[in-house]
Order: sequence, then structure tokens, then C-alpha cells
Amino acid sequence: MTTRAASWQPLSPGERSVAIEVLVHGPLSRTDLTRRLDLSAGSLTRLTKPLIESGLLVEVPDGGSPAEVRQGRPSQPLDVVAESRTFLGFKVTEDMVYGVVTTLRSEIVARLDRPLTTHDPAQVADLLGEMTGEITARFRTLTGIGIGVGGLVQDRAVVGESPFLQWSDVPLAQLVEERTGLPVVVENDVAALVEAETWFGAGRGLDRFVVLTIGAGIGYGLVLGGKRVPYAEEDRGFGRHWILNPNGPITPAGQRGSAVSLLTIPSIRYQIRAATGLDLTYEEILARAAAGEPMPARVIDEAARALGTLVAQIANFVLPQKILLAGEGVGLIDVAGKTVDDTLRAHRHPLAAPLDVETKVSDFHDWARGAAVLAIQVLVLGVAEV
Amino acid sequence: MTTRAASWQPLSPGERSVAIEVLVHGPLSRTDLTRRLDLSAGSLTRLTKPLIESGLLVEVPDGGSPAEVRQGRPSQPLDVVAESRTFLGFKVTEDMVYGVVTTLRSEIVARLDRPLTTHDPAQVADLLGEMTGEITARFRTLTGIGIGVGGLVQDRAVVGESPFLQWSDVPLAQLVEERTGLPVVVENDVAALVEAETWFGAGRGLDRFVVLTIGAGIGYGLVLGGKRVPYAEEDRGFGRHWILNPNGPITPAGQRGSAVSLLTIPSIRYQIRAATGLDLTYEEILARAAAGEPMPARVIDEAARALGTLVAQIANFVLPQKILLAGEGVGLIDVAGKTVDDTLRAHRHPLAAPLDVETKVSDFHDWARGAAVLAIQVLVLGVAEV
DNA sequence: CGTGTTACTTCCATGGTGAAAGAAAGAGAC
DNA sequence: GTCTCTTTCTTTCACCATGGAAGTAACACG
Repeated sequence: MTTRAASWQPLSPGERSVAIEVLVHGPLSRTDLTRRLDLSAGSLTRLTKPLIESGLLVEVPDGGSPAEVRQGRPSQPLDVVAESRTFLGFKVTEDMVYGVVTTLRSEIVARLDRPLTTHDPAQVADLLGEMTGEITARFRTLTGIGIGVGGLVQDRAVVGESPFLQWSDVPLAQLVEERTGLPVVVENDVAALVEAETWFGAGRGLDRFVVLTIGAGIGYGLVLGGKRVPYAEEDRGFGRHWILNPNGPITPAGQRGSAVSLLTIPSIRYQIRAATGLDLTYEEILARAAAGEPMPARVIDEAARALGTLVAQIANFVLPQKILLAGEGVGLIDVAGKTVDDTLRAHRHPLAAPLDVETKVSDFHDWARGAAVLAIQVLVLGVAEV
Repeated sequence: MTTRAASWQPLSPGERSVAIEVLVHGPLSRTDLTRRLDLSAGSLTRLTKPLIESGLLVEVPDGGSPAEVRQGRPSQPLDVVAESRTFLGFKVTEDMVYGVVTTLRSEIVARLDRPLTTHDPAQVADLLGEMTGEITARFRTLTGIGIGVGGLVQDRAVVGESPFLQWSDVPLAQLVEERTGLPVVVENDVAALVEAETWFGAGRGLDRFVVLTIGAGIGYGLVLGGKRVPYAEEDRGFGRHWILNPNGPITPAGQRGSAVSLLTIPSIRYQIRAATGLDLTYEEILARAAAGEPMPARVIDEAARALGTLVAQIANFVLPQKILLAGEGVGLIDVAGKTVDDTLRAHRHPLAAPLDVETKVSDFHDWARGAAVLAIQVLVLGVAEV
């Protein structure tokens, strides 16, 4: 590997936990950290000193609400220098590569998209290399690259199987590393999004957290104890066998009445096409459903009930503290949110803990950002954990 | 509290982890323990020495297969003295109290049942006190008492709400402690069974583990990271809103087609009664279904499909390493196991990791044993953790 | 009876830890 | 201004769990 010295590896376990806590949970004073990490004040002074000397952390002016007047010596928040390093995340789709540049805190500072005209691995790697070159010219602090791909990814490096790219066993990480000289992490796109939301997004600091994505397919991510649980079928057709309505529609993909048949964008478009002959976009279908056009309204209503049922099942069995609904296919909530809610409530125990559902209609740059987070994790944790 | 000195509390964290590992995972040599606990050999000598001196652990003759010849110095397994202490577990039902006496390893060494003729809290406590008296006479090493009750239990001490006993806010632990002078833990019966299976049963050593019980009602227990996840609705009608078949039967309990309506013993008996007018026992229904009698066969078949669906949903969303089906109502698997299996397979991804399903038709003594495990945990962990 | 192998013990340097005491930096009272 | 109070952070130090190295024990094998 041609990886630069790009790791917090020399940190002791204690130091790293401090660094991660500050990275993920914003500026924190040493006293805050004693509570969060359950360490003594003395230990915190010891742990933070080398981190500050190395420049990884800095003392920042107290940004707390200036109105609130507190007695005693003011606390001295510590923060990472988010701009000290930048990361590049790619989301590779069938015909486009979406790229984002982020800070150490996963804030997007630039975007860069390119059409993908070939699926030849070497040429795709060339394109990614070119795009990286452009970024390096603008951002000298580029530290690592993350790539999100739909399909099965092994060891965070090799695309084992990707139907839409027609790849199998392509060592994408190595190909891009050779062209850029930067450390590269490749991961399944859903897994990347889940990691990103767990570290910096909706699932930050949670113990049990679920991400459900709806788009061209269904994606599912389970986070327990702050770590993503890997699964054997790993995005090779999630939700095809989740039967939500045995009387549901039959579509080319998935079992009859499955989550895939009821909820994914291609299936919804297929249902409309089959019923009306019109080839409408997802947005058009939503608009017509909102306007009360019977056929679209019926399909969207059925989808909304399926989504409510699905979320209820997850809530009932996983007992997550939060569920994030993401992807382009959650737009139906804007139109049929009430149906989703009602169905969800009907399938849950009245005494069950209220469920925190967050909706985020993500675009491709959000997926790319997820991939960038993986590069951040590798820097922070040292090794690409699986 | 009138608790005797009954705790491993003075143990250091390292010592306790050694003690628990040996308690739960049978005799282990010091070298085994180095691997399991990731400690050095030196540390193990240090940690085990006081445990042996205090009598908590003993060196036992190597029970390993004597045929297998190994080189080098033979290992010296350590074990707890399972018989050094005994524990008493009660399962309180509407008309009976079932009691078991167990060793430190949760092996049942005696049983004691009594009819429950009153629901008056003081008199129930009197009965439990009497039964404890009998046991103390035979087992001088009695160390603690665990009580399992259907319903909502707070702080492992107070029965907050128990419909079938018509109790609310009964400080049962205190009542029994006053009469016995022994430490008492009270817990929801399902929670107790789950803890027992997690420590000493099917879920031993697993990270993600689910217990599903079927009997008079549905019980669900989720174990993540070796710890049971508490839930808000806590056995106040689990499964009433898990709709498994929207076209399913309507019964007095639960929503139409819910797990309760399809699977619990009262609901199955109700369906048969409503259809045929016969008031058959669950066993009779199973026998007639096995014999091919149409109506029972149809009901059991529908239940089997519901169970397969339910297990598949749990497997799909929780990704457990193992699912334990327990309770008296899992007997239908003997009759319609193939239907359960087929339905389960149909609702799972072909590439998903194979699921380990264990079935255990438990009786009331198994529930009582679960309660006894809680008393063991209190001794071992020092405090009743929630 | 030595040799090799594995299990366990003894001993010691190390390093992370918390407790206690002290220093720093503000607010508030007079 | 300045004295006190409060809270945050630092310094110092004793402690102790840990692992590593070297040594001992107990067996099989030739």
C-alpha cells in the first residue's frame, strides 16, 4: 500500500477515545469529557496534553450561549481542527460518479460529479483518479478516499459482485490507490451510509439504531452497541422476501407483496405503467397521487401502508432508539405520511416506547458523504475494521 | 434488607470476570481462561489464587476425553463448587406456585409445588415463606430466592401490575424477605427465563439472541451484547399487535390475525371451540391435527405458517445468532414443523445466514428455574441490575 | 533417563489510574 | 478594589492491575 502516514495509530487507547469523542460530539471541555468517558480530571489533563501538542486538538473560545452566566472558572472547550484534513467520498452509480469533499467532521465543502461512460474497471479507476487529481489541486490536505458501490464488497477493498456494474472480484481499492497514492476504502453504499449516520448523523451516540433506505432497492442497516452488524446477504437484494402484504402487487423484482415490490421506485413506476400505460417518474407519480388521481393514489397509499408495517415490525423486534428512513424513495412520506403513521401505530403496542423516526430524502451526494466517512474512520481507528 | 452476606462483591473486576467465566462455561483451565478473557498467564495465576483460597473455585481432575493423549504438562481445570450454594426459584401462576431448588450452576436438584388458593399478597408471601422453610430444612446452603411473575415488575422487587393476580404495586420482594431472611429478586417471568437462557441455556455466550415464548400469551426477549434489552410495554400483552396474517382469525384477545390470535393456546382452543363446539385441550387439538382431522389441522397449519412468518421477521430484522422458541405452545412444531420451516424459508433471503432455531417445550419448572437464575446473578454480580 | 512440550508460577518494570492538593479564572458582594 | 466563593484545570504521587521474562512443574516419548 502506498498509504501516507495517515493514521492516529500512535495514540494510546485512552487518547484515541478522547479524540473520537471530541470528533464526534463537537467541542467538549475536559470536564465534559470526564463525565462522558468516566475518567478522572487528572487523567484528562494527561490525555489531552499530547493531543493538543500534536495539533490534533485545539482549545477554542467558549462558544456556549454567551447569555448564560455561570460562576467559577470558565471551561475551556477542546475541538478538532475540522479543516486540518479533507476527505473524498465517491458514490458510483451505473452512469454517474458523484463525489464530495468533506472535512474531518464530515461537512461537505465541495462537490464534483462526472458521467460514467464505461464499466471497465481500469477506466473507472482512471476516472476516479482524474477526479481525485482535480480535488488535490484545490485541497492540499486530502487524506483519504472512500468509495461506495452498490453490491457486495469484501474486506473494504474488493468489489466481489456488483450487478449493475457487471463486476466481480474487482480490487477497486488497489486500482485507485495506485493512481492516487492515497489510502482508499471501498464499501457497500448502504453500509457506508449507515456508518456515516452512526458517527455523524441521526444515529450519533445511540446504542440501537436502524437505517432503512428506499430507492432503486431496499437497504437495511442495523447498529447495535454503536457498531454496524454485518449480514450474510449484504445488499444482494434486501427486502425481496420481506412480505408485507400477501395480497400485494406482483412486480418483476421481489416476491409478491414484498418490500421491494411495494416500495422501491422501479416497482412503483412499474405498477403505474402496468395499470395506465404511462411511464411516469417517481416525482410525477407522487404529484398525481397528491392531486388525488385514483391510480397513483392507490399505489402510493398501498406503499405507505407497507412502509408503516415495515417500520412497525422493525420497531417491535429490534426495539431501536431511532429509525432513519433514507434514500430517494421516502418521498412518499410527504404525500402519505399520515397513512404511514396510522399503520405504524396500528401495528405497535399502545404502551410501547414512542418511536423516533427520522426521515431524510437523501440524494447521491449524501451517499458519497457516507463513503467519505469511511476514510475518516480509517484515519481515526487506524485500520479498516469490518 | 435482611440479606445475609451473600455476594461476591469483594471481588475485583478481574476476579469476578474469571469467576463468571468459570461459572457459566464449565470447568476451564487457566490457559483456557487466558484465551477467553484475553489476559496473560501471569495475571491468571494472580486472579485465581484468592478465588481458590476462598473456596469459590476448586481444581478438579481433568475430565477431558481421557482417550485423547496430549503432550506437555496436563492442564488443571478450575471449577466452581456448584453444590456449595443452592437457590430457590418460584413461578407464580394463577392457581399454583411452582418451586425449584438449583445449584450455583442452575441445575435443578429438587422441585416443590403448591396450589395457590388466594391472591392476597400477604397470604401468598406466607405460602412462599412456608415453602422456603421446607427447603431450608433440606438445603442448608440456600442463598437466595427468585420469583417469576407474569406482569409488570419494577426494580426487580415490586409487582407493579399483574392482571391474573389482580395485584398492583405489591412489594413482593420485601414481603418474602421479611418472612425468610433471604435476599429476594422478583422479575417478570419472561425476563427471568430470558436471563436464564442467556447465562446457562441456549443463549450462552451469544451476542445476539432472541427468546420467543408461546403459551397463554406471547413473550419476547431480546439479548444484545449479552444483555437483555428492556422494553416499555414489558409483558403487558406482547404480540397483540404483531399482525402476521391480515386475513387471520378474530379471537377475544389480540388484533385480527395477530400473533396472539394465531399462536397462543387460549386462542387456538377458542378457534376450535368456535368452529366445532368442542372444548379440547391443546394436546388434544395437536393430536387430532396430526391425525388429519380437518378443522384442527387447518388451525394448526395456519398457526404454523404464522410462526414461520414471525420467526422470519425476527431473523430478518434482528439478525440473531440464535432464536429460542419456548413455552408450552411450541408443541405445534412436533405436528407442523415442516410448515414452519417452509414458511420461514420463504420469508428469508436465500443468501441469508442460516438461522439457528432451538425449540424447547418448557414446563412451569423451567420458568421457576429462570427465576432462580436471577438469585444467582444477584449473588454473582452483587446488585440486582436492571 | 534425558528431551521436548505444555501448563503454570514468580518476579519485576511499566503505565494507566484516581485522589488530593494546588493553581487559575471568572462572578458576586461589599 | 479586593475578598470570597465557585468551578475548571493541573500537578503530584501512591497504587495496582498488567504483561513479559525467566523459571518451575508435570507429563509423553524415544
